[in-house]
Amino acid sequence: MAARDYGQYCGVTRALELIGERWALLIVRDLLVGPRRYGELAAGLPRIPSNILAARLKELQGAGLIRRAPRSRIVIYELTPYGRELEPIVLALGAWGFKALGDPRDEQVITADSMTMALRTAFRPDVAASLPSTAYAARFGTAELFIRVDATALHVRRGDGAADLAFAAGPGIRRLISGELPAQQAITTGVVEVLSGSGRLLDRFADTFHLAA
Amino acid sequence: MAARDYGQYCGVTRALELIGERWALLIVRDLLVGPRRYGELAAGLPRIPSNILAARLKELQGAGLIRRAPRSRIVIYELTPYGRELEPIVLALGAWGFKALGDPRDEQVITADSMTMALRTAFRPDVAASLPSTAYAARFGTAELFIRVDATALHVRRGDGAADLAFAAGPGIRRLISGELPAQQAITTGVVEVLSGSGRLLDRFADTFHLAA
DNA sequence: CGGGATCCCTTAGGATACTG
DNA sequence: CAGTATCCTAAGGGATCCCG
Repeated sequence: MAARDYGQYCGVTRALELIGERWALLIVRDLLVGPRRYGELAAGLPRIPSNILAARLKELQGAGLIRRAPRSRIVIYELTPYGRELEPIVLALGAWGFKALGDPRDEQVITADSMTMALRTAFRPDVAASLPSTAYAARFGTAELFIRVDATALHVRRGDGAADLAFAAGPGIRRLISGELPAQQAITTGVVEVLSGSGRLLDRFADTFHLAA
Repeated sequence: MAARDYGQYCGVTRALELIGERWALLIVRDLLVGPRRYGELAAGLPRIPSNILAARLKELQGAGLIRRAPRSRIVIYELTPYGRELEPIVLALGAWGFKALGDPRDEQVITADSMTMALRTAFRPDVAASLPSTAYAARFGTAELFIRVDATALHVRRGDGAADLAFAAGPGIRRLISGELPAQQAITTGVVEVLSGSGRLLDRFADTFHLAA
C-alpha cells in the first residue's frame, strides 16, 4: 500500500509516500476543483495510462485522501477533509513552478482544471476587493472557463456564460499574469483576442490575477 | 534533463517535473538545513543508491535549485535562492505528513536533518516569545541535536552542548509533539529519558514545539 | 459508454562493486 | 571521499480488451 517507503520516521517522507508517486498530486490538483468521475480525471490528465490512474485512485483512497462516492449509478471521486488540506500546498507549488514555466512547447496542453487552480493561485483578493464585480468568459487553448470575481470571492466553472469581457488567449497568457506584458499590448500583439466587451477590462483581469515570474 | 514531463502547461506540473522525482525533495529538505557534502547527503539518506544521488544532484543543479560550491578542495552542495523558496512548502508538507505518521516501524530511522526540519515545522515563535531562552540537548535515536530557543528565534545544530535540559527520546516523541502525551507522563513511561536538568523543562519544550495530529 | 483490467515493452530505480 | 559502472527488478507508458 504505502508504496515504496523511504525508511525514515519523518513527516516529509511520510507525505511523499502518500502523494509522491508520479501523477498522484495532479489527481489531487484536479479533485481540488471539484468531485470528478474516472473519465473526467482521465480527460484532464491526457497522458496518464489508464492502469496508472486506477492504481493511483486506489492508493489515494487507501491513504484516506480521496473517497469513492457512488451517486445513483456512477462513481464519483472526491477529496476527504485530509486530502483537501493539501490545497495550500498545491497552490504554493503552482506559484513556485510558475516561475520556472518557460514558453510553452507544442505538445503542452492547458486543461480546465489546471487553469482553474492556476487562477486560484494567482487570485489577489485584496486587489479584487476594491474593484467592481466582474465576470469573464475565457478560453485558454481548448479550456473554456467562466470566471466571476465578486469582491474577495472567486468563482470559476467550466463552460460559458454572460460576461463583461470574453477573451481567448494562447499560453502567452503567462506573460500577462506575470506582468511582463501589459494588457493593452497583449491585445495589440494578438496574445489575447477580445471576443466581446471592452478590452479595458483586461487590465482589471491582469490586476486581479497576478503571479511573480 | 527535465525528466519525464507531464505534457501540461501548468505551474504544478512544472514544479513536479523539477522536484517530483523520487528522493529529490528529500535532498532539498536536507539542504534546507545547511550546505552539505556528497557524503553527508548520502549519510542523511541511508537508503538512497549512490547513482541515484548523483543523478538527482545533477538534475537539481540543471534545474537551478542547487549549486556546487567548490570550497578549497572539496565540493559542497547548497541551495540557490530559487531552491530555498521551497522551504515553506517542505515545512507544510512535513506538518501535513506528520498527521499520517503512525507509530514507527523498526527499520525507520531518524536523521539529524529530518529532525531539524521537523523542529522548524513544529516551532511556535509566538509561544516561545513569552518563555525564557532555553537550550536543549536532545538525542532522537542516533541523531544528536543542540537546540537553542531565543525568544522568537530557533537555532538547531548537530552535536552536543551545555543545555538547560538534556534528554533522549525514541520515536514516541511524536506523541509529545502532538500533545497526546503530557510531558511528565512521557518521562514516567520512559518515552523520554531525562539525562540532565529539570524534567519540568520538558513541558516548556512541548509548549514550544507542537504539531497537530 | 463509463470504469476499469490485461498485455507487453521501456526505463527509472535499487543493490552492489568499482575507480580516480 | 566523491562519485561511475553494471546488472537486475519493478514501476511506468501505450495499446487493447473486457465487463456491467
